[in-house]
Amino acid sequence: MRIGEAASAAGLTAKTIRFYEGRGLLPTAERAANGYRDYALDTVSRLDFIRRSRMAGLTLAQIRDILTIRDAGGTPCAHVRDVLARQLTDLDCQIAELIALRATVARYHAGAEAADPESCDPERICSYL
Amino acid sequence: MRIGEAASAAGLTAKTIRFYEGRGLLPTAERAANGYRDYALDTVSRLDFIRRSRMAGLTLAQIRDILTIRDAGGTPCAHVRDVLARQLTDLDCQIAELIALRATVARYHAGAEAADPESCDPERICSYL
DNA sequence: CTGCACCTTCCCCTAAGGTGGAAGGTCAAG
DNA sequence: CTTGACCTTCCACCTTAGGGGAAGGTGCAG
Repeated sequence: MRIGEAASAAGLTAKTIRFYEGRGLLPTAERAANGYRDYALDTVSRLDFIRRSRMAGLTLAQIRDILTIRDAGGTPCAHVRDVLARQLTDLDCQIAELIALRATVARYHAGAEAADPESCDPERICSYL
Repeated sequence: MRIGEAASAAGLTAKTIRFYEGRGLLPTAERAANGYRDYALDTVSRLDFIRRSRMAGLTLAQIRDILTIRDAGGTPCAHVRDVLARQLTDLDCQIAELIALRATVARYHAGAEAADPESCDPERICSYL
């Protein structure tokens, strides 16, 4: 199948597939006589795997590492477990940071709601920040 | 004061101050006879304001807008209130997305923890994703 | 023959907030 | 006179995941 078919089968664009190839997520594609990339059917499931992994928030580099293990004949299970565990702690960290930031902003906002615009100190740029 | 002094007084680098000037967060600096930027004392409090606003998650463009209102002689209070309100809803949105993502990853991870590496399906790249 | 849809490579662009380095000017101390 | 610490401008680069579009090749239908 040609790149456009593979792309629409996987819900991506041809551009994205070439980009993934450049990033090492897809092996160098076979070429037809005219130079067009020629993909086997299982490329679509590989692209699906990439799409699912992206939705889990994995970076292309993390996905590439998993695929590399698979391509080398290994079972990436243990590695995937580690990646997912790290992803969980990363997410917890990001969520905690955002919640702390939200609290700060909420405090500023409450101050801004309560204050009288007339009492604005001309010496400060804005008393609420 | 020269740019290096202003930078260390505000806890920034000289590079960053020039960058802020380029982005319109600082007025075009006065120049000494030798061409060096020459800052008044209140520049430090302006830089402090920028730093505080950055810590509240405001973008440089948002901060620039607030400063522009102030520089035009206005009181940015009302605008700041709007910006903070929008920032709050943005943060809530981001937090909700991250929590949903975390749930997805947690599900995958639980599956990966429970599974037997030997039962790995060689046809799939990884059954956990 | 001409269109049209598809493919190829190549390079530039995006958002955000800076950082790094090159080439050169300025000034005080030793 | 030289060294070193400043300063100047300008240009390039970093992160991530692609998108836009040029210039040109391929293949089928009308």
